[in-house]
Amino acid sequence: MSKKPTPSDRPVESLRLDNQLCFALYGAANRMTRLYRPMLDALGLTYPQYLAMLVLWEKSPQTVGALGDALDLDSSTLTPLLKRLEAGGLVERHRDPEDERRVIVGLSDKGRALRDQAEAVPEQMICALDTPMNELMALRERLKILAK
Amino acid sequence: MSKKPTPSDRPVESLRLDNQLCFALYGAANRMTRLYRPMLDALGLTYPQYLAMLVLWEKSPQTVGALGDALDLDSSTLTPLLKRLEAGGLVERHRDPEDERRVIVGLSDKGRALRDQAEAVPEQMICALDTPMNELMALRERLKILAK
DNA sequence: TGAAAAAAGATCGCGCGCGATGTAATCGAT
DNA sequence: ATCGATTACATCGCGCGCGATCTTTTTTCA
Repeated sequence: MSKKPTPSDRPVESLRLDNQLCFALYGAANRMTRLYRPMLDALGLTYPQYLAMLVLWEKSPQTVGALGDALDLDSSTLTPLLKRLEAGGLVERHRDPEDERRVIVGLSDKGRALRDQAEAVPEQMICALDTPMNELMALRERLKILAK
Repeated sequence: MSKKPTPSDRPVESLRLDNQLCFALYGAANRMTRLYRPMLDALGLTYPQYLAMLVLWEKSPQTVGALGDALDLDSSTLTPLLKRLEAGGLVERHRDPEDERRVIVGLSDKGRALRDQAEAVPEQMICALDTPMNELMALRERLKILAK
């Protein structure tokens, strides 16, 4: 009765397979953050802060909620992040007089000015990734499929 | 000289484009973690802990360094994570007598037993993702391209 | 109109990721 | 054999993500 190939002895293919997709996504996201870091350090931004600034550079006064919808993050993540951006002088936060529950976040002059420097980032990233553009775009499209 | 369309007025297409890929990756990774959470809660694991267990279920005694290579994480992340797994009774950690610098991590009986429950996770995930299998595999392959 | 429900943020706690640094063990070249 | 370099983990600090909970304001509707 010894040496029977119980489930505990197999590699368990289902676990290995699943492994691949979540692994790949997890690893790719971590690596992306690491790739961005040196460039963003030069701007004084973290990766999530950069993403928030991207949203604000497209449309400047926005509520915390709207930013959260765009970034798929909730206030427990955004509020501290925005406070740090405010402490760095990049954004301004104040309650909406129309509805005191809302907080409106807008770019400061410094925040707007930072965009000029940020424009160099995408090209540097594409260069650092060293992957054909069409490959990157195909990947992006497939990732959107997961975007519940 | 007013109303000249300076860079500060354009949407800045390069920023928008870049936006898409890093956004997509960032969002997909976050959503994946959220999707796994309820299933992993039932196992008493976090998502990174689950990934570490996947590696250990494939090969049990391993050094911290080998786990780090597999997960692309360093000891500053892994050591605390492994200590938590140890506190939960899922793994055992001890110095390698052959080389006292190394720490060997192995599954406990409880850790090995957990694999039986974990085997249900991949199928649940595929179901929860509600995306064709070939789509998921294509995505996985493309993500590997980014794997430095 | 007045009380309950809903909405919008803020706060708290925990577990990552990771850069920077520290410590102990091993290796290497003299 | 010794001493400097390297290796393998550990520790620390900070900034997320997010579930849970709280506060304040607005909305709903009986």
